[in-house]
Amino acid sequence: MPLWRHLSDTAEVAGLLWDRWMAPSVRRIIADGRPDDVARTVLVWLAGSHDLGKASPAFAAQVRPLTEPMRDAGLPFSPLVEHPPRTPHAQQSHRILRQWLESNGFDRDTADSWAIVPGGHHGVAPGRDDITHAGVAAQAGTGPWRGVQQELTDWVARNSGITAHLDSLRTAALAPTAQVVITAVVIVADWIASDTARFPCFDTRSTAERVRSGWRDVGLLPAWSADAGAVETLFGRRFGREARPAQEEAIRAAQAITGPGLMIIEAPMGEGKTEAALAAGEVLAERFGCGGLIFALPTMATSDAMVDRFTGWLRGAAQSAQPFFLAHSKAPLNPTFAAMRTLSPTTGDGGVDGCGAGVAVALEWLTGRKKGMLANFVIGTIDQVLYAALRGRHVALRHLALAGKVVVIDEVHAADVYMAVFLRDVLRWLGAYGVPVILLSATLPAARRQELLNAYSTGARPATPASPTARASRRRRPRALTSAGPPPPSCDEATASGEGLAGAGPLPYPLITIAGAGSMVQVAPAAAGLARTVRVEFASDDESELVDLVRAASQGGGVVGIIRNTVGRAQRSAAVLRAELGEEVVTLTHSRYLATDRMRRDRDLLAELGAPGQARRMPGPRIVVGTQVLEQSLDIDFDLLVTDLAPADLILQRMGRLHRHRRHAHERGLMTKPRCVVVGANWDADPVEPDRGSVAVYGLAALLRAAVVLRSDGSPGRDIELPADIPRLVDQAYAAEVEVPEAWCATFDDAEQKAQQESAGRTTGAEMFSIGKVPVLDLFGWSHANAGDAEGHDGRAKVRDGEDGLEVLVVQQRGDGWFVLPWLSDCGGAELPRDAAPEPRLARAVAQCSLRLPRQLSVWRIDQVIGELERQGRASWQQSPWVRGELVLPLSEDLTAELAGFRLRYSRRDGLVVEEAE
DNA sequence: AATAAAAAAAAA
Ligand SMILES: [Fe+3]
Ligand SMILES: [Fe+3]
Repeated sequence: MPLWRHLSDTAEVAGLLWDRWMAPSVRRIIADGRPDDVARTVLVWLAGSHDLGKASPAFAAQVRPLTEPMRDAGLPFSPLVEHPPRTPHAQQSHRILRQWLESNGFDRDTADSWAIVPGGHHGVAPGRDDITHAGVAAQAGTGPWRGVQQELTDWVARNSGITAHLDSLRTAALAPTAQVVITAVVIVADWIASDTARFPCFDTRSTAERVRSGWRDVGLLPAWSADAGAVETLFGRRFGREARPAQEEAIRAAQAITGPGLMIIEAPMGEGKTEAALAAGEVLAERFGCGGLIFALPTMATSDAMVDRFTGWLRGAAQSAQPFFLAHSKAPLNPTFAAMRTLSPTTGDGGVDGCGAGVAVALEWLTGRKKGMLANFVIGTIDQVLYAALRGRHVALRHLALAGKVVVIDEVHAADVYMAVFLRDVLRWLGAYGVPVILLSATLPAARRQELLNAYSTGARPATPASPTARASRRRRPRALTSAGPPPPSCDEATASGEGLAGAGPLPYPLITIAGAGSMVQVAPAAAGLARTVRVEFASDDESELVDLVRAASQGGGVVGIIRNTVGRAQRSAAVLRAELGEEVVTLTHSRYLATDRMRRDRDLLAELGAPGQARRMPGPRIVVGTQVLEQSLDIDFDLLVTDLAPADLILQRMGRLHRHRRHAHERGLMTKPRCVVVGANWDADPVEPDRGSVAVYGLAALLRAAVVLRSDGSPGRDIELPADIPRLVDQAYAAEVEVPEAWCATFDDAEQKAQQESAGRTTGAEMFSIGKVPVLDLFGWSHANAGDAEGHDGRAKVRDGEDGLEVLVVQQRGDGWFVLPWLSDCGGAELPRDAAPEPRLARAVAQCSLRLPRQLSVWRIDQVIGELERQGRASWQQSPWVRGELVLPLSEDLTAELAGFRLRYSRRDGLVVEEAE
């Protein structure tokens, strides 16, 4: 394709992206204070300049036959430029544009702030030395080449209309935020224009015409235009019921805030955080011109579970079909999302446009991780948001994806120290972009909360709302705002200060904190959930005592929850309790089940032990034994909780399962008072000795801290008020200094030091890959650090650390045939082809049988395990996108297998059990 | 000798 044509295509497409696709909030970032028409011209100009570097002998020499006409036209190819190392043409573009700007009187730094856009159009920002390097100039060619470059650059500038604005560009460098976002839009324009099916090489149509038809064919839809209407009635209109206090306050805060800001909603499960975020997000989107919303959750399962609720809201929140993307690695397995692909906003019977509702559609062009995130509405794992802070190729695209939306992140408390680094840096950038962010969380330790606020406000600058009047709230707040003293000093960040609740002492819970540019406000909505007093006891780690306890407590019926810290402990307890109290009474759950079985278990538990109205409890005693899977996002209700000693916030999280729902007292049998028995430690020892496995999982320090805070005076029991006591206990457990008994000091100090080292190590590890603060001047070297893609295995950068687990797909082997496990509802028991890839329906059934192997297999003997499984693998499976690259574990007819010297046994009741083989 | 849960993948 002639270069001039590709450049003008890309420029025109960029213009269309501005006109017909981009959210006002993105235009505002690109404008960087300049008038809109200038900003659009800038974008078109830089898009048109992106491949200037292709007009160089180094690039042109790549396709030998094509060089002949150029030679004939007098363009020399010296041997030097015909041989590697070749300068990437993006860097050549940068050099050419820089030189052109300098010749127009720009100083070097200012010139670079513009030229770095073409320089980064392949997804990696150049390093400063890359452009200045003598080789770049050498490979630009001589004499006639320079003339061609000059002419082409002039031509692009003239066509775009930037020539008239050069004087104003010369005096103000482009802000780094605009550098990133413009680069991303240029990349999008380039990808669109590089599709030769839509933008053919040979074309008799005018540029305008071919671009118009190419654009239509790509089928992108405009950004969402939020129209929340009267905020007083918004919640009822969207969700068909009355708002709970936290929801009302969130909406009110969104309406009152003077500029884009960060809202942290801390509330227990059941206060309606999700709907609060959607409603508040809609208000924020309208006020600040955001063109979509992304809802990020900690797991793929919770993401999947969000889809229906989200699309239900979206139908009311938009008046036309809206691009939607499900962003996680198993999204293709989600049937709802798969069905959206068959809907087309424009065509025939699948056409959904014109029905006046915000139907979610999956657009053809918005597929794959990098492009999909650009859809107006996204549900995904938190990882997908954190990738915006991970250095790597095309990170600018992830910024563009977030820049045009309201960003909601759920269960923020669950992010560990490693993820926290990326979260901090994402917030810094989102603050700088003026992207409204809503974080949903259980109580955060004060320092954590402050770190999040500081990160956002470091980037934030005073901003103006899109709508002329920020309608101030006239209604009375439920609790007067009190002015706080100066917030705690923090390392190197700017500090968000303002009106906080409670200068000293613990904060209320639920709590909403809103920080804008330089100001901070806190509100304490009334809790909708039940307040209750939990009796906390500490008991020995003895299975027979456990049996007695459970038997006595449950003899009048009711539900006992037992949360263990390791799978082994959970499996053992379940076995003992089954033997003593009866098979059907006991349910076991943990993560070592097939994905499909695990989903089924969660669903069954919810149907039996969930909120009244959605669930039906059976009479008689019920015992649920599980690991940490019982701790998170499963809205079930226990009458008595037995838990292993765990970090204090997690214990409190677990305690939240006690007497959570309103129900008749008689359903709880004898367990009419919420009671929590903490086991998993030798309480008589001094210092307390937690179970070995628990120490391995959480570290000794966190467990000792929890023991101190929960058992303050060493007494055998105490009361905890839920939720009122939670902030105080969490703050205590995570305070810099904790007071421990004299006899503990040596052990405790030791453990603390180890924990700090570990945490520092993980933080340092994350910092290596994280993009850091918003630079003041330019993006040189910005996305570097690790070449290659951000995501992925193999020593590459990641947003989660820790050991890599090993996941396998389980099938059943009979004779030498492979079969889908018999109990699957779809294709159960079907034979899998030996010499061909399984057809999609079969492959999908197999893909649902994924199983994470325990560490004995996935860490200690990983090479042996992979080796043995690969040997049994079937090569033909590589042709199916559903199962390609996956390891397959065939179980015998009785669901057992030998693997790497271990004996594996699977049952739907117990999950995977691994024993040393004799 | 032995320890949770969780995520993860193509550009022009
Ligand atoms: Fe290029
Ligand atoms: Fe290009």
